[in-house]
Amino acid sequence: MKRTLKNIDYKENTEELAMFAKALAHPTRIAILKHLENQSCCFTGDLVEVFPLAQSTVSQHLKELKNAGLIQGELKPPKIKYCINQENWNKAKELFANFFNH
Amino acid sequence: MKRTLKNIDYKENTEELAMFAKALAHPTRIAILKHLENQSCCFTGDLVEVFPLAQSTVSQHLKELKNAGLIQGELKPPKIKYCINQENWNKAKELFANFFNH
DNA sequence: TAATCATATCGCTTATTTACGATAAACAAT
DNA sequence: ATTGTTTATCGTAAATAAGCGATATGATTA
Repeated sequence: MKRTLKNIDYKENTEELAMFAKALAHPTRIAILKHLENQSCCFTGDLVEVFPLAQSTVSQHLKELKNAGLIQGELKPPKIKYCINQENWNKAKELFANFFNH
Repeated sequence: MKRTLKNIDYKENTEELAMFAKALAHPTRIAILKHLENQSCCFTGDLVEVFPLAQSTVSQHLKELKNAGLIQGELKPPKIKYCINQENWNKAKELFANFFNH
């Protein structure tokens, strides 16, 4: 990427939709979110057992989902309970729905 | 990525949803698709004028959208007319809708 | 205060993505 | 056959993503 400075003027919501899509652009992250949809909440450790991935890798995926706003962590020492961030989840849901429905 | 061989068994549709999300994970590609939603169809050249990007870059984005199945190209020599692939579009739409609606 | 537990972060490697300019390819018209 | 038009592909550089093991952090309990 040579042209980091040249910003493009995207239409309303385009960047945000792309940002959410990027967060969903890996099967492990989709699977994590599906898991959270079922269980409503879970700990990092639970996910490490579900996926054949290193703990650090799972933690990294969680970080990205958190950065995108799709999940949130609540301190339950010594664990951290992750849940879906319902507000942003609904926002993403609507953005995708609007996008696909013209 | 060291562990290219160790395949993870994702649940139904997870990989496909991630694949579609990946195709949508760049604002330019979202914008291209929005454009196609409005115009129903357009040529590569039209898009090159819309975005401050090199022709080769736009072509590359189109290729990714085509590989994901979201668009299709029809030969209209010497141009190529791109349209949304309605079948796969609906598939993606449904996958996202199901995903967000638990 | 020290030890423990769960999770995050760091440092590193490899793969992929994004961008470009230059070139190739396909086809139409001259 | 040559030229012009349009789009794809190639080669390359820089940035980002994805994985790991090792280490740090934060809170609790001994």
